[in-house]
Amino acid sequence: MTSVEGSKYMLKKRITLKDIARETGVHVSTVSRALDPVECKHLTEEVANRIQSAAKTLGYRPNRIAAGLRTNRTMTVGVIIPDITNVIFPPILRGIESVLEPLGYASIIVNTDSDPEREERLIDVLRDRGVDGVIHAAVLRNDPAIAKAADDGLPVVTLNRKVDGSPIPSIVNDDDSGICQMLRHLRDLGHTRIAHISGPQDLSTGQLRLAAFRRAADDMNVAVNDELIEVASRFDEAEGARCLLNLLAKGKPFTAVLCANDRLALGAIEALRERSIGCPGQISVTGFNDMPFLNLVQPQLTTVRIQQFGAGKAAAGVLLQLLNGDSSAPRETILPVELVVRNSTGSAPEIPASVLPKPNDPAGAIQQ
Amino acid sequence: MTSVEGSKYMLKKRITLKDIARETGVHVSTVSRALDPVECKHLTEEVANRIQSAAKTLGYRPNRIAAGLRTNRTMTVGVIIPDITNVIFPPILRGIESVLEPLGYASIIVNTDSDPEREERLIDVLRDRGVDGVIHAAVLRNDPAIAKAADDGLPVVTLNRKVDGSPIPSIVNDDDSGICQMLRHLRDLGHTRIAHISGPQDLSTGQLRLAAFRRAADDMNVAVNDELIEVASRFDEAEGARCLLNLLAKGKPFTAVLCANDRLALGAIEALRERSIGCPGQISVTGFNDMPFLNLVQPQLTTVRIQQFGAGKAAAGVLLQLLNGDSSAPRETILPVELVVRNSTGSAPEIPASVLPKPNDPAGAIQQ
DNA sequence: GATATTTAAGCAATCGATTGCATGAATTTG
DNA sequence: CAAATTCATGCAATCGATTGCTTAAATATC
Repeated sequence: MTSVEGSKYMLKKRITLKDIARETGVHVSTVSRALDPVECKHLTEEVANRIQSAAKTLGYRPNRIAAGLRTNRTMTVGVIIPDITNVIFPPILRGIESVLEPLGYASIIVNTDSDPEREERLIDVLRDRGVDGVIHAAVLRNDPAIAKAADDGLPVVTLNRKVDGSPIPSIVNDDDSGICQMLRHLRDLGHTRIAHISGPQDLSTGQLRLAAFRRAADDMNVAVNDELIEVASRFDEAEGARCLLNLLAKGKPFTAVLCANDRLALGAIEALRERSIGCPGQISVTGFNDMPFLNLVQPQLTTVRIQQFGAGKAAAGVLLQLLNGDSSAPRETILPVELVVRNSTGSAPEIPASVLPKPNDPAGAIQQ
Repeated sequence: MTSVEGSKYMLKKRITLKDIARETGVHVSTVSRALDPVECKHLTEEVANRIQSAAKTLGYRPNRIAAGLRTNRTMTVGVIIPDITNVIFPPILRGIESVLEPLGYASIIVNTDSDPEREERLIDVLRDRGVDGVIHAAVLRNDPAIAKAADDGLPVVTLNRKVDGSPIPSIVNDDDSGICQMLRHLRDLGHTRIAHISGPQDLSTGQLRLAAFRRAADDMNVAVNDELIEVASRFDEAEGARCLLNLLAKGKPFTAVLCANDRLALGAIEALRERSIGCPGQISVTGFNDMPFLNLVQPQLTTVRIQQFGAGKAAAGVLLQLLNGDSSAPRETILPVELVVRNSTGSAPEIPASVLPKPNDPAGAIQQ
């Protein structure tokens, strides 16, 4: 026994094609063919069987690194997301996996933290590793790095956002329809003064949903008052609360707040609770996304359910088409969304809460 | 222009060492050395600089696949988890990434869904891809597949559980101390009749925390009544609710329920709310893990905060030691936990709720 | 100043699988 | 039955980087 064999982490020798060739007395190329489901049809059945059973008994496992070097296909895709700890991404990843894993693909997931420099570096990391394609679920409205990679010929699919003026296929949820359905729901409950807490405008969903809100309100003849639109600087609870307090401070009456996502809505509800303003009694609040655990918080949030798993599946499907050189891959896939009515929305009250006297302002706000 | 060049997804030709060699008039091996921070010291400074700048201007990016084939190191690690959509895993992954990514490692994450067959297959997938090591955060108490892989010489670190009688290094949170601190907290509030909703006994955390509960109760002279222990068959809200109702149905008095994780606790609280039993007024409830968004549900859950990011970091650190052949890697790392007191726990009431008349049982339960 | 030593750079094998082409045997065809 | 065709298999180059060994030049030593 040599000292090397005694090393603690000495991997057991892997079986290679060469080993099988030696064992069966044929050439490695014949072994390679015998183990390829297509090529093996060109071999004598007896030889193919002999090789296959030898491979099995020896415990052969193909070395994908070696195959990848030769074929220039690694059977690996890169998945770029802002942050895996954001609850909307894990289901997307499972959706991607559900399509690609059965076909022998693995994915390398990287988190950009929405930092363009980091993203650029990570794209290089993925390319160094020879990924066959990339699914890009970042959120910034423009990112030159991925467009450049696509330009270089790397197959790319974007998820939840489009890159303007680029031929990169995209998968998006129908935000437009979701906002529209939600606004209709509120109007049907009698609300006419509807505020909006929008997401950051440098994020595609932030911008898209604000634009959708304006458009939907216009279509439905709901008056949009710019004073009733607050723009959050992050998609989180603290910003939701801050924006809601800003809305109240303006003294403009409103009976409902349509928020650009669930976390903003949860923050808004929290702020209402602290001010002892009833939800949905005095002000209705709505979210967007239908994130997990929403059923646990009171009041349960009325929201728009978007497809996460489904979006991942769709993105993987389109990427596969690109990988197979199928030029009929759709440029844009729009997934339907679903209104989920729970109990954070109710009929509009006669008198908007925002004009009632506030606890710390006995004179009350002046209604314009 | 040939037809091949016209193909839609023709990758731009990659720059290789050979290209740089041709450009600079040296041999590829010299180029290879010039670009290796250690080896380049053996070269004339002038030559090294010339090659390095040529590499930069040509936009050279090393092909890790080729390097991996030759060196048998892919700079890739496998991470095996039950399910990425379980909120405790994403922070662990970020913790792993925080250590490995700066060193040039990438990770391939696979979800087992706690299915041993799937796990076995996925371990093979990782090995086929030549991962340098594996971090195994599965939850089943015994899994032969990973032990076998470790036996074959693959560097493995387990996270959140130990494999009995195996030399595989493990990272665990101090469940024992967490349960103990929690029990002390309840006792300090005056609780003496404390129920336990345990997790599934085929999962390591389920078993560990139940054992810890018995031991802690023993140490603290809190009487443990087996009738006040319910074993959930899954770690979810529905099971938490079911177990709590079972406890109530037994008619044994108790004023607090220590649950083996947050989701069981949330389910228990939900069940109490439906029965109009006050929490913490009549029954205190505690969780374990401190998952995200707990601050949004009322009452806010008293729980034990475990390190997730930290556990990932620690696991990656130990794996690195293994990869570098450092034999001083700790066999076991136990991370400290922290009691987080919120408002689902309060002083023990005089009369346990479980012996008060139930709404649907006016006669009341008989106290034994 | 001749030999020994250090140093820089080139040579070529190697990792394991794939694949176009060559070869020789078996089969078909005229 | 000879020529043509088909077919199964072998041969060898290839993918791109790494690395032990060799060579040749430069420097040091006696």
